[in-house]
Amino acid sequence: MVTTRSPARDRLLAAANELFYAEGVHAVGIDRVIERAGVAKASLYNTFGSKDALVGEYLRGRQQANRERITAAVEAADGPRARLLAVFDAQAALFARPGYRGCPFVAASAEAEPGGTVQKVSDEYRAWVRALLTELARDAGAPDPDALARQLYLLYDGAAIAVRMDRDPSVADPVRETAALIVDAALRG
Amino acid sequence: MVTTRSPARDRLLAAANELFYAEGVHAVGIDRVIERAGVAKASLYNTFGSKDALVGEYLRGRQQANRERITAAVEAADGPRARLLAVFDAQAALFARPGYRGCPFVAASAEAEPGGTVQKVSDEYRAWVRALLTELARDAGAPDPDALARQLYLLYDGAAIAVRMDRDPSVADPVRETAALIVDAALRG
DNA sequence: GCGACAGTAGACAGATCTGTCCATTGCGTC
DNA sequence: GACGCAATGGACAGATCTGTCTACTGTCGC
Repeated sequence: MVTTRSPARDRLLAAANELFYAEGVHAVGIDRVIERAGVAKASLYNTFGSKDALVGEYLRGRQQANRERITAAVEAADGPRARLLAVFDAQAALFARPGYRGCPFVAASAEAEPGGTVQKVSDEYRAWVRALLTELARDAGAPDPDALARQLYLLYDGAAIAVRMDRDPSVADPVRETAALIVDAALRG
Repeated sequence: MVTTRSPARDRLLAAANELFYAEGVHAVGIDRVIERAGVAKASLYNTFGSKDALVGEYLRGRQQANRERITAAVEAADGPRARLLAVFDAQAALFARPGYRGCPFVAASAEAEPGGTVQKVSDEYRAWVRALLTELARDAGAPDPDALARQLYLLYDGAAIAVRMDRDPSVADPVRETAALIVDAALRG
């Protein structure tokens, strides 16, 4: 066994990633997913066990990709202030991608029941972002890193919603300006 | 006819308002709505014609209520700067209500198909809020009222999402602080 | 009393969804 | 060539959802 890497699983995840994100978790049935993946229904249930588990893996994949994207942007930035703002640069780059439709966790949560898999994975991601912002705020010398992180997170959320609801990715520029304004006000005071 | 005011219609709207908001449009079936309203299924279809139309009326009611709440807060405020910030006071008051679960338009849009009734009503509401913020920004003497309105709208959206996703209404305070920061920076420059 | 009418209760049709099951097929390993 | 195993294709069960339709009932103006 040279790690066959089960292409069925990969194709299912790719199909779920595209369809669930573009049309919503509820609106896309299992049949659509397996058709797009070119896979039998039994393969889906053998691999993941349930639709809910597939949704969870889809969101975990999104989370992982987002973390890597943001981390890379932060590490590429020079200096503590730039590292803090790099989170918004990463977000702006995301907005510019064709087919971006807002935060997948917000979208999935709107359809999910409280306490379920979706909420769990979403909470994980949100806690990670917030902890990262807090850490970067502390590194930048903010007097109250928690408060600054919270303000920046409001902006981060607002940007994702604006893109989704208004279907207008041009919001990225005001976002970065506002982020800089908030950061500089916190570092000054 | 002394305007019987068809109580069936009112009870249906009240039931839809509670259930759709608390659990989501997709998750709540027609049967749940008519059961809560204490009304026959035929009454629903005679009155509204379809579930989609009922959802539209539910959102229109939310829109109307929000407009009135915000308008009242703005009119009660003294001076142009306070009027601009009053929008966020109204939002904070909303957050403090028990059972608040974030913006109903964001929630409904996440489940709806593009171009449908939900998107239409949501777009109406968002355009109204943005126009209001722009007008208030102009009255306050902002050099670029559009830009200030856009920044404030980012904050407004972020606050609604944070409350929904983190289930934490205490975000209202940072929101108001940040709003004041943004407004003062714009009026100063 | 009576007709008009709004509303009720619930069966029913038709679609769609998740999840199960089974017989079959293709492929790599010995 | 034979075996094991993952994957296939599709029928099927069972639930649920929207929307229709019929027969019945209570009320109000005349």
